Amino acid sequence: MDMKSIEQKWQKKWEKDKLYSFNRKNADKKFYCLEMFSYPSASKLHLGHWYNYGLTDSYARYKKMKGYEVFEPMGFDAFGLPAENYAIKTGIHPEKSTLSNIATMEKQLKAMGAMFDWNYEIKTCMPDYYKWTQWLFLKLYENGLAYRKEAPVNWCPSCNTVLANEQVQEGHCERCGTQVVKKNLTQWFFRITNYAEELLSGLNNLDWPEKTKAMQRNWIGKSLGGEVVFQAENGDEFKVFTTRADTLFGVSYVVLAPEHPLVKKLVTKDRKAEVNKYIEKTSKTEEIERLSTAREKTGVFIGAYAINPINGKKVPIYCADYVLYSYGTGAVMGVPAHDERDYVFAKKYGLPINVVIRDPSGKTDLPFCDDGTLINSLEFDGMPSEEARKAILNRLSTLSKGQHKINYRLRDWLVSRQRYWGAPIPVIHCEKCGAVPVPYKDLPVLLPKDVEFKPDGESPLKKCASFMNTKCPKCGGKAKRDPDTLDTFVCSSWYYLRYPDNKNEDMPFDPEIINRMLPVDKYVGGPEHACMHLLYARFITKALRDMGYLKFDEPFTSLTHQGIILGPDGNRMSKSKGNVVSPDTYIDTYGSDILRLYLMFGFAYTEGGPWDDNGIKSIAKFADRIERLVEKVKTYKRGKLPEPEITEKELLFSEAYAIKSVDRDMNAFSFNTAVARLMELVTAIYKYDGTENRREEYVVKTVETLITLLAPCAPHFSEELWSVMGNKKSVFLQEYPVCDESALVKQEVEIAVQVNSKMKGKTVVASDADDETVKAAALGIDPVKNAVAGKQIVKAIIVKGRLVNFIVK
RNA sequence: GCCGCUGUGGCGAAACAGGCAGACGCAAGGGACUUAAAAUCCCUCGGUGGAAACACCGUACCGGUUCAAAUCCGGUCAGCGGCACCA
Repeated sequence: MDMKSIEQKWQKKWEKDKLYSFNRKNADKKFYCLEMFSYPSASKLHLGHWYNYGLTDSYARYKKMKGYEVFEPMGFDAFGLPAENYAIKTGIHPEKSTLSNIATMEKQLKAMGAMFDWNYEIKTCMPDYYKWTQWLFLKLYENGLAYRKEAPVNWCPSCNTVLANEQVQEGHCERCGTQVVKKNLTQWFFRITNYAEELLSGLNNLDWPEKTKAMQRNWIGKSLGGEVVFQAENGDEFKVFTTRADTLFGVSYVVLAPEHPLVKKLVTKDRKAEVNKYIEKTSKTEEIERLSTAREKTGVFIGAYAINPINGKKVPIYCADYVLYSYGTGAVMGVPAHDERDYVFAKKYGLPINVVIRDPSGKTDLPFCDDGTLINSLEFDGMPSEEARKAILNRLSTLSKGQHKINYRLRDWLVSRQRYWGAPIPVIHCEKCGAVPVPYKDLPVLLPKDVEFKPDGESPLKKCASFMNTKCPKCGGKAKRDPDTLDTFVCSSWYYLRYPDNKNEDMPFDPEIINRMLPVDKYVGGPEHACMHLLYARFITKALRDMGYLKFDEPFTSLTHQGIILGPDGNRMSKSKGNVVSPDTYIDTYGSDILRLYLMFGFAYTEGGPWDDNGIKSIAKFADRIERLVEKVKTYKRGKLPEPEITEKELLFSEAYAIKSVDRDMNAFSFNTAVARLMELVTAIYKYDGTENRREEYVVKTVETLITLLAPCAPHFSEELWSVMGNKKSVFLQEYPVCDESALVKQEVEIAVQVNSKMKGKTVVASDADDETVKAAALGIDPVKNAVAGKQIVKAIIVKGRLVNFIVK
């Protein structure tokens, strides 16, 4: 079969017949199947796209045939750095390259033969989309969820922009790999931390991979503890956060982070020079070296002392860079006997080591960091750690010197970017009125096109006077626009809400429509977004829910991560490694359906693995085998089926088994086994067709079942076969075959026979045979006879239809 | 260091609920058809021993529960991914 021409033929026909158009009227039967939209890149679709989009499309087609009104949209995450960097290199405007890349990708995606309904396409870089991204920003601002503050932020000196915590990987920029430095900047943040608890607890009810949920839990990083108030001699108070209040009697010093404002206030005159030197040094070393956990702990005594509220003891105050200002209270208590870092620190600076927890195993090695029993802790002596944590915090609480406290590792989401190719932040800065949000009626704040975007550490927009200079919406005076653009993750945090109502000019989406269309029923994409996109999207959904726009709590009910197709050498495909495999040659040789089928059959979907084309030929052969069958069978007699004989019963069993298995496997993204079952069905049909008295009606019936089951996996090919069989309507309008359970009931079953739990052989019995009959049959075979000879059967375990196990002595 | 996942033939992988390990394929070997090749069809294919019937071993490793473990429990090792001075 000429795959190329049938692909084109059916794609045209499908488009003409609007076969895959989504009909919102049927939203009560909707199935929202979403693949993470793609970044428009200049290079052609690679195997990964095929694996993600092609196979998920097969899943969507399967759902369609199961009677759902499937919504499978596609769009482009079109803002972002690569287009801008490309522009810097070549001088080609990002809009131009992006739109042309999108055009190319659209063409290729269409050639894949997926069901995408392009009427619902979105491109995040278009004003009709980013207008609503800006709307989202303003709504968050209005509801206290967007705010501006000066803070030490992650700065990538190569990309010349700040990065969110999530975009920093092992201290390096996730985009370009450059070492990230700290910089103090005034930036916009989204208050994702408001939702920390719900983002955490909501995970429990999601049908998501455990791994991804664990990563989010980890990232949110809830820790139960307490705050303890220490008072300096001058009366200033500061809090420390601890999860080990039970060790409070063991405190021998406290530490403030170098950035902590009290450091400068409390430092004594004689220590000032040294402390300042230390602060300066750490702010520099931080930039270079603060990653290594093995790094030696350093710190400096600031000359002042603080009072431990539980026992009134005076302890020295240190300043040390192993305490992070951004976590907890930016201050910790030092308990060298029961914390590894504190132990190392105390040894180095000769601080006392007070043991206050006894190791239940009797050992006296230090530091001892597990729970134990309290000692040297006055009236708390003898308490187990867990109880003591509560008791001590309760005591502090009555003294107003502390309280129970929950801390999260999650930080607010920094969304300002000093880059050009993004959605402008819709805020105007007025000398009189401060930061003023752009009125809704003035949206979108258009991204100017004629801009010098060479990076120099400042936002490119800052140099565009026509953009920057504006009037304050409040007082009408001269004012400047915010020169930054939004993190592209803001664009992608809500796109799934726009798809079903993508042409709405009055609202980002009509809540009436969106509440019927969402949540997404199946979301498919890579696991690399676990702590970024997937977390942000959940946050935005919850925020919009609380503003009254949405009636659901989670955007993505069920999530599947596709595996990654590696290069033949087992490494991730990359141009630099020279191991990139293009799908094109396979499509030219075999056709897109064969490539799709091979990707289904050759890998476990969520695992992926190294590419190896050894088996693709066999898939082509498999298709030929089906084609030959159809060519032969198309003229066969059809119509009412004669009463089935034993051979027909076997055939019907194979058919029912295939239907049941393929149905279950497709639903579970277990494509490899689904294809295996189809292969078995083909073999069974061939076998039946080769029997002497085979009846044509049965062959036709099962071949049609086969084509229907195959259709989601090889859409063009199946459509062609379906029409060769003489059918006028599309196979995708065909109902999915229903398994006839009665055909699965066999007259006879083969059961395994064991003696003392060792396999001895097999025997065939009537499936409704009683236990005695089964035993007798099992004892009839030779290996069993031998094994049982001369021994006494103590017991026989019978699992109906499966096995019998004789226990002998 | 912490969290999560994975570990099954020469290879990709299956095993749905503790019940016949290796479905379905690839590769390999043998055969049929053919002047020959391709295509197609059939057979063998975890290991060891054996001519064979058959026996023993086998799901990373050690141990446990059970009539029965790839599957459940405890421990160890290896690989992958994530987090990492988070107090």
